[in-house]
Amino acid sequence: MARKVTVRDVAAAAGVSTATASRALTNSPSVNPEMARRVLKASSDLGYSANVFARALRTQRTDTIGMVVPSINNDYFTAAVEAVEKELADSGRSLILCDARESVETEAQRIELLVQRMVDGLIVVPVTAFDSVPAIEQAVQQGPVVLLDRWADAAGADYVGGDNADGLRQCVVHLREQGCSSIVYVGAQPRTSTAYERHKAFRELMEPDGGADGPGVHGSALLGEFSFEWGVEATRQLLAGDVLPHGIVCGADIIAVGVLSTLREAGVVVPDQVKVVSYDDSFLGRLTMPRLSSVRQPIDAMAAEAVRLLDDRSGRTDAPVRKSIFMPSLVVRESTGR
Amino acid sequence: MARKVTVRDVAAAAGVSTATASRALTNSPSVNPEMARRVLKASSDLGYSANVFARALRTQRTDTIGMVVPSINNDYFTAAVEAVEKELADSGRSLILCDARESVETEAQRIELLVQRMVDGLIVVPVTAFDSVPAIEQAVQQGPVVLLDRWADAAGADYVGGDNADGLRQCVVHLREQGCSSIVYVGAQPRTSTAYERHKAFRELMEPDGGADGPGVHGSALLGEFSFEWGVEATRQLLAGDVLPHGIVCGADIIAVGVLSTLREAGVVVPDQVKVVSYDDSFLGRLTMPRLSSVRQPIDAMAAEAVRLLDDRSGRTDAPVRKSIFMPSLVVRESTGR
DNA sequence: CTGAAAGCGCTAACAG
DNA sequence: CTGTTAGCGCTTTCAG
Repeated sequence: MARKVTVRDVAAAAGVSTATASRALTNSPSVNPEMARRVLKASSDLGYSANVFARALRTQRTDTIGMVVPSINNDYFTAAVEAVEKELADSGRSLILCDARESVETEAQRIELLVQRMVDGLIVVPVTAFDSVPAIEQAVQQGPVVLLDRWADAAGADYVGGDNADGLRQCVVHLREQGCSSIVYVGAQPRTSTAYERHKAFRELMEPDGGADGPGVHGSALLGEFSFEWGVEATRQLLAGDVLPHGIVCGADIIAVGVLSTLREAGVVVPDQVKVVSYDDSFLGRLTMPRLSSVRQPIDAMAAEAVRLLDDRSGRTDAPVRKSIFMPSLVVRESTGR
Repeated sequence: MARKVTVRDVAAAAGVSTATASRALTNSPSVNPEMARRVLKASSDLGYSANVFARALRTQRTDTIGMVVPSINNDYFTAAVEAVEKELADSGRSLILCDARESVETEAQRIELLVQRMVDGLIVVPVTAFDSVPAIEQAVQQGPVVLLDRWADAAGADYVGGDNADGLRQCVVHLREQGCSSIVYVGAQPRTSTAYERHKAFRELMEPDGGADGPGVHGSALLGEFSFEWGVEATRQLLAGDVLPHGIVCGADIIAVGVLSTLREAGVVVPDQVKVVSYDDSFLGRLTMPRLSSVRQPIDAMAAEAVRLLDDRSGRTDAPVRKSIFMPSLVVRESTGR
């Protein structure tokens, strides 16, 4: 898959040197407008387009950024991808997308691959908060890296994320306003920063004095995976108990879908008997019956910010490390009463 | 994001010429085993990895293939992506993935982008059967192209897809076996080959003698989009009619989810009153209540075949154009009773 | 089997 | 403002 026309051809057709042709083609400031016009004409006549590899080899830039997400089968991540892609397209750049398949090993390989391809920067949604660190830190040595949505303790990487504590607070406040006096959290093991922060926020909200940590004092939490199956399993555990809680806060929509489906199977009516609220505001949550109340993060703005941080850092390598936190908002739908 | 170590460094460290180093690194047949060993050692000591761009510039190959899908927010397509990606990883190659955002214009841009990046081949799931053709034909000029799942009338492109007529036949046969004597098809306008073929198959199945085409003879069909909203809308139209059909065949799971949700809202019990079957066997269909009976295509095998066709063609440019059709199978779940 | 040297296509010095 | 020239890092003739 190759392009035949080269700068030399364009230069010849325009009757100038390759240097002038190149300058005209890259909108270099100092070039006679008339020459420039001729070159551009020749270029489009011949259907010229610069060889990406020759240019990259020379300039050490690729006008491409790389992105690695934990799973491409996840609404929330693909929304982030689309937002980043749009942002880049607006500045004439493109994206190489990689899927880590929820595996730290694959993630490391993909990061390595993108670094080899000399992407101008890397946006990573890390698979885990800890095991993903080595690969990320290695990438940081080579160029700017921004962590998106999930944080990892990798030195030198900027971060753009949502305020999980606030999002969870909104869930709990909303449920209480709806009259829920007992609330259970169904989330994921704290292997990602988001799972950790949401769970922590829930615990803290359940012990308002911030004091005693004795059993029964804080609201109970069930921790598993970010998956439909875990939502099902956790709900079965709740159903097996003496009484159901008035409200359930889920760590992600995919879990909530499992919860809703299992509650319905058991004949429990949502939101009348139990109210369910969740996190992500994904496509999925709008397909359920009842539709899910869910915390929405401003993913487009977050994506734009991630690209901006990348650009800042490729300017000055020594820029201080930054965290940029966005406030989420709860979108209320039928699953919490209306 | 650059690598510092070059072949020259490796050659120096191993005490050989760059030519020998290069040969050893690329497993060239004619190179003294002892030299080779020294080079490989030096290479790993220095943490060498070849500059992708210099190599591509020289060899005109990138060990990368490009893939363009209509939407990254679609289970079925992301399953195809994962399958292709796995297949490539097995042969040490990688994938650049692009999202056409359901737009023919974006699709054309992305195809152009990938061609410029000199991918060794292109796998495209076209946005439409007709408007996508020019961009694809242009790509065919530059290198091997395989259409996956959806066909488009682009000269020179190979095709790997499922047998939609057979899949639809399985749906209809199954519904009839379940006692449905009236069946409606809810699908998409024939802008993609899959929508076209499924609708056509349905029509032909409803007129068993293949003869008269008068109104009322063939089963009725509602055509809209591949979307949740269209499933909702079509179902409202059905509910507004005198009687509901015994069975509904949907053109895709996403439509079926809209259908199921609207039927439930109206108090119609699936599968007791109406049976619903669909196409794609996506993740989505396993989350509904009742779970969807759906036609499953062997996407992994199809992906592997797509890569194989690509490789065949990059061997001999004049290879005859091929279509490779895979048989689907219906996965029966609760939405058609059991 | 190995080395010297050419050059993939491009842009950036450096002269003019 | 324009042209000449060097070279990014790699592979591959072409000689030896």
